[in-house]
Amino acid sequence: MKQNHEFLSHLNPSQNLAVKHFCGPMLVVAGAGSGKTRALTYRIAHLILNHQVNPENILAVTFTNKAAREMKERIEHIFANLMAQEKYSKPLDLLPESDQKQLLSRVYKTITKPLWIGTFHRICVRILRYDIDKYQDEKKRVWKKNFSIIDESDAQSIVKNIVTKKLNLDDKKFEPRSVRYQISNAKNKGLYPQQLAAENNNNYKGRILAEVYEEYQAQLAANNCLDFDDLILIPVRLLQENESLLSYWHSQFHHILVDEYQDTNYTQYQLIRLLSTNGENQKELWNWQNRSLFVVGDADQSIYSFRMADFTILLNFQQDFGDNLPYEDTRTIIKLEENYRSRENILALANNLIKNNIQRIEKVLKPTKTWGEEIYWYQGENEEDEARFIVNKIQQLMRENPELDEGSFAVLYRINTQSRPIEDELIKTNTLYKIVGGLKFYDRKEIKDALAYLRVIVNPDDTVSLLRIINTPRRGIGKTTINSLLEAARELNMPLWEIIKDETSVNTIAGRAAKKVNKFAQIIQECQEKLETASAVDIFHQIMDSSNYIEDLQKQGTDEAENRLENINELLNTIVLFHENNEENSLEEYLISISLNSDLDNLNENEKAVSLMTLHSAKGLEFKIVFMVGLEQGILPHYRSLKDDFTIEEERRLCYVGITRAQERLFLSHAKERFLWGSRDITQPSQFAKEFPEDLITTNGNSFTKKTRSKDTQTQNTNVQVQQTSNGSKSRPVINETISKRNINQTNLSQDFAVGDRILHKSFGEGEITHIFKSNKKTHIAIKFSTGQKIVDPKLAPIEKISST
DNA sequence: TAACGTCAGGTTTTT
DNA sequence: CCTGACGTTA
Repeated sequence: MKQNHEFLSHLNPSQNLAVKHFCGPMLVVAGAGSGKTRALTYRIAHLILNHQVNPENILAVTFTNKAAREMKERIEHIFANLMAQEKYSKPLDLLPESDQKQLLSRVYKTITKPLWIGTFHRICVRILRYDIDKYQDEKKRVWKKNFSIIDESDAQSIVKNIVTKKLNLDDKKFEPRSVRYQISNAKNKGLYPQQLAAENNNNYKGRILAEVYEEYQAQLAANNCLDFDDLILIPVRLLQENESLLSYWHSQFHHILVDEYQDTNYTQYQLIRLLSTNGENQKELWNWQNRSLFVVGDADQSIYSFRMADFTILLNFQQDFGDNLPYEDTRTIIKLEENYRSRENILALANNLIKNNIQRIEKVLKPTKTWGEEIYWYQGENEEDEARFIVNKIQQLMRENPELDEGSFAVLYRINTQSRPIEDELIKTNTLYKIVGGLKFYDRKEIKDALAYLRVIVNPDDTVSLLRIINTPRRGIGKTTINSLLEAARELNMPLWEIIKDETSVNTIAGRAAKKVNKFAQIIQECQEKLETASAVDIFHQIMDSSNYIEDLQKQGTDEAENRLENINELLNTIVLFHENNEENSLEEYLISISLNSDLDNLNENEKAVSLMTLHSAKGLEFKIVFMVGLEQGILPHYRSLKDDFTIEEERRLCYVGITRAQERLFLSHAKERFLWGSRDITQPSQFAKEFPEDLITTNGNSFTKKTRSKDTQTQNTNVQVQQTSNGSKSRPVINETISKRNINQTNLSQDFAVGDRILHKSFGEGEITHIFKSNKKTHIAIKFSTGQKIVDPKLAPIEKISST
């Protein structure tokens, strides 16, 4: 295509400066609604079109899949439009549909497909799919390319199991939830278990945390699984430890763009830094020739510090990468302050709120739209009254304004449980609505079961999933059978599947259930054989059928079973959809995709439905009319954030994010009393309400106009510390395996066999005895043949000893 | 061995 | 309010 600068004429001066930035570092401080996506997409187009940058050398990292998709689409349109002009001298949307499609698909092939656009997690998975086999962790653990990704609830149950079963600890003192959280935080900071202990001064609690972390990691490795944090952390370590890989990926990405830079955590920052600088620490030695690092963010919209996002990374960009000159002289910062989204009064409210934060880059949103209709503060009697007000108002506005439909409205809240009364009211009045997030489709039993089947097919080392389905539906593989299989697996230090898939071993160990175990192994293997050739849809059909999962539910005939079947069907729909939208439609890719996709990604803005979601989910979105509900002390700000200024500031940013979602109108509300967490309580209006200038707001209540004693609620320092005291637990871990192993090895058991003996098997050939199992009833031996490991019964197996050690 | 009932405990935000 | 853990029963 020809060079073209004309399309840049849609930009304001600051945007233009940002887009035309070519090499070196650049921070774009982009306020809400200031057109940062436009700056990003135009810049990418400009790099490709006018600087002849190869799309595959551009890396653009976003925070959500939705943002990534949006960027791709917008880039696609920029190019398709330019091509339409060049080829037909017409804008794209005036062309016949077939021509449009053809142009778009050409752009897809040549531009957007080779571009690296995605979330940190998505990009990292891609890197890991190439290189994870070159990684070895500090304990020499390795992962394979068919790894599976576990979700948060899986992670928590693993931790819980370690705390209560393996280490025999009191789960009151070591709440699995909190332990998991701390492990996650440690990983996000790039810490190893010992470093986590050190961070806790190596006290009892710290040592236990480290121990759980260590065991957790061992189990993930044993199952060939990764959690979300690993997806970032492992690439970082890989790049730190492997110079040639680092230089490979460094030279892959010439131009790196990061969206929502304020949301990056330490490991994500390290990843970006490594890729940009090739691991060179001295700033003077960085080579920016034909390279750039372009980050866009807004410290005022940093709302993920609970997930270790650290907006000081953004605040430090100037020292880190930039020219470190004061703002008047710097050539590495551009501010986008013009707001194209909201009415002037809405922006005034937002500005007045956020200026109360100390930690920020000074920035004022400047309106391009005029003053709008009043911002209304509704004081409800209780949460039902609040809900009624909202829904009535929605109905009324739709009646009065035919250009509005349900899709014009969003109801935003701090916590998911707040959706309930509003949902009830919407149902009562037959108003179309959708809830984003909160509902946990993938947490349902039947969905977890179905996915466990798929995971085992792809990654049979995933013992957690394997155990989940081995007897679901009931196929007569009981606890005793499973335990003896597990015991053997543990003894041989191999995944359970390795035992299960081997008929001989199963026949030896499982006794009467052997036939059933073999049958089970067979249905899994039949699917595995098709992995290369069949699509995810085909394999799903086959396994749901051959496992009798569907049939079992159908037989039950209850309403609940009926419901489960529906959900399975819905899952099938997601697979079909995936199949339609992706060229790469293997089962592996499907599993990765659902692990990394969220509810938010399915949000269709054009759908005619009121959107209900949390303030967190709303970031990056905009609506004509926004209701922010439950502005009460304890909800917004959340009671767990009342403890210090830092967290209060984050709550204030959350409130700011909510306000700045609104284009035309904003409604704020609170209820005088609310049923929450099992009891009905009197509430206080949010402290943030006192920061709203009165003249910007109209209200039905008195809570607002009365300037209540503003100090006393703020200075109360609730000393509710979540930390556990770290003393008193007497339990110490007993490592049973090593003890029993030692016993076995010392006792010279059964007949003449001993570990290390070489034997000859009638059908498997020569092998070496690696283990001897002895239970009170039976003795088994494990033999390593050239074809693999097998467990046999020495009394029955056709073996003879060749030599002993 | 499974299914059922009772009880207590824990409820922020999510890639 | 929901979930999960645990004990009882068939």
